[in-house]
Amino acid sequence: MYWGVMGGAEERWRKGPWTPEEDRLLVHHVNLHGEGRWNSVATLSGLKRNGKSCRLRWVNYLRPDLKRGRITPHEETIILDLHARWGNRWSTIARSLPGRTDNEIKNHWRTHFKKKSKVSLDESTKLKTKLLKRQKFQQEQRLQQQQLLDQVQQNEADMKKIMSLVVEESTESSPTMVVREEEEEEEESLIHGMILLNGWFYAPAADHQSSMINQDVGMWDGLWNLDDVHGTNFSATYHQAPCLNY
DNA sequence: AATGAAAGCAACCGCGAAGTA
DNA sequence: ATACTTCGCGGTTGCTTTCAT
Repeated sequence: MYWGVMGGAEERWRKGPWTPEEDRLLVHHVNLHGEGRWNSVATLSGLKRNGKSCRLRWVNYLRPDLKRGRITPHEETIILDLHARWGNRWSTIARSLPGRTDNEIKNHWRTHFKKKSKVSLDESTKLKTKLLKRQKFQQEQRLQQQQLLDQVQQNEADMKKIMSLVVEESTESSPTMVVREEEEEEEESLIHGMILLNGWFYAPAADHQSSMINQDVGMWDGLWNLDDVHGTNFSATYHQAPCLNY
C-alpha cells in the first residue's frame, strides 16, 4: 500500500489495493447515499480515497449486480462480435453483457484475443478494403440517382410546357368544353405516360443499377448479418461503414 | 524445487464530454 | 459565454498467479 498526493495540496489519498474495511465503508456509503457525487464520498464516508478511485472500485468490483466468474464461451462470442463492430468501445460492449464491466472485457480481450487478432490482421485489412469500396460505390449510386431524379423532373416540366402549347393550339381550332375536358384527361395521361415512358426508358439502366446494388448487398450480406447478430438496430446507419478499430 | 516468462487482473492516469455556477 | 468541476472512458501499469523449463 502506498500514498499519493493529489493536486499538490496537503490532502493525501490512499492508493493501491482496497482493503475489506475500505470496501465495507464504500458499500455502506453507496447504500446510504446512492451512486454519484463520488468526490464527496471521502468526506462523507471517512474513506481516504479520491472520488475516481471510489467510483472505479464500486463499478468494477463492489456493484451487487456484477457477474462473477470466468467469461463464458457465449460471452466471448458476443465480445468478438461487438468488437468487430465497435472496436475498442469497451463500455458500449459491456452494455450488451449484463454483469460484466468494461474493464473486465477490456482485460479479457487483451489477454485472449489481442494475439489472435494480429494473426487475422490480413482478414481485417481485406474487410476494410471492401468497406471502402462499398462506400465509394454507394456514394456514386446516390449521385447517379439524384442526377436521374433531376432529369425526370426536368422532362416532366418540359412535357407540361409542350402539352400546354399543344392544348392552346387545339383550343383555338375546336373550342368545345367536352372536347377540352377529354383533351385534358388525355393530356394528364399522356404526361403520365411520358413519365412512365421516361421511367421505362431509363428503367433498364436503373435495373442494371439495382441488380448491381443487389449484387453489392449480397456481397456484403455476411457483414450485415454479422452486424445484426444481436438485433441491434443498425439499419439506421446503413450507409455508414461499421467502425473498425484494429 | 527453483526460476523466469507469460497470463490475468485490479487499479491508476490522462483526456474529453457533460454538467453546473 | 466562460470557467470550473465531475464523471466516464480507454489506455497503461504493475502486482500476483500460473505455467514451462
